Amino acid sequence: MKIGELAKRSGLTAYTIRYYEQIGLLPAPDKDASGQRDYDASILTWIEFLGRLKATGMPIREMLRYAALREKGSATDAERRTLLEAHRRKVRDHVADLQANLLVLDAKISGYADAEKRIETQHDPVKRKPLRARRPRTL
Amino acid sequence: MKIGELAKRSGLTAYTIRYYEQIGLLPAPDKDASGQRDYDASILTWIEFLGRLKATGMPIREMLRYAALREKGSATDAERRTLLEAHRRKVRDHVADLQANLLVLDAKISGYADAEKRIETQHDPVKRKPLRARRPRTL
DNA sequence: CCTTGACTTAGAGTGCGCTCGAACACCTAG
DNA sequence: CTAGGTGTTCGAGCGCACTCTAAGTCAAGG
Repeated sequence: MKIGELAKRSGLTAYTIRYYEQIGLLPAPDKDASGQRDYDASILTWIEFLGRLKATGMPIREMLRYAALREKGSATDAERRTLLEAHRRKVRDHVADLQANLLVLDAKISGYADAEKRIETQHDPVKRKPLRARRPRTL
Repeated sequence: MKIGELAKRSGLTAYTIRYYEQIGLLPAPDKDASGQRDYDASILTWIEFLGRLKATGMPIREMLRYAALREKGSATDAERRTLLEAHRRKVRDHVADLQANLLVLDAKISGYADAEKRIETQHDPVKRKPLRARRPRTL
């Protein structure tokens, strides 16, 4: 498969694929007679995994370390596992942090909701502003 | 309080505080006779809230929209609430995504653990096709 | 008085992760 | 034969969020 198709199938752009190859995140594929990259479908699995590392906030430098270990073969399995476990810990911590902040956000939003309610019922309870009628303004 | 103390108390650097003021994220404080910023302690509450927005991945541009609404007073409460609700939805989605990826990560780590076990118990290890050597660009 | 250290400004530099421009090569359809 | 589309390389540029430099001001302590 050529780079354009891999781009479509992987969700990366051709630019990004070449960039990843350049930095060593993707293995250099075989080239055809006219020098064009010819990818094996199996690369998609690796790209998908990289996507998960990225989605969980792993910086490229660390993915690179993982990629380098992977290229050295199964002798590095233990080290790779350690790396992933460390990453997992960070992700879990991050999730916990996000959840804590969500609670504060909930409280803040409730505060706005309460204030709104007070205003609605304060002077003119009959003529309520319908909650669904509001639209955000263009900024 | 001067900028140095605010930096210590808020956890931001003085550079960042000036930068935030410059872009409109922090209100311009009063200046003393010699032109130095004189902060009210109440700014800490705002900085802390900004920190939560940042920690939950809100880009500065959006914080700026919130800050602008805040400066306009309580007439913008409904809009601010809408903004925060939209953000909360994004954060929740992101957390769900992270958790899904954590499950995959768990599976991957278990895979390494299993492989390790197989080797330890002297069963045939998975034979991998060696990956080709390549020259990564230094990052 | 003089030094030290915290402050001021405008603007330049950094690190990350892409993203694109330029100029050229190659294949396929009309 | 030629135009269009896809590919190639190298290096520059971009958007974000800071981070720091340079050159200067100012107040307090020794």
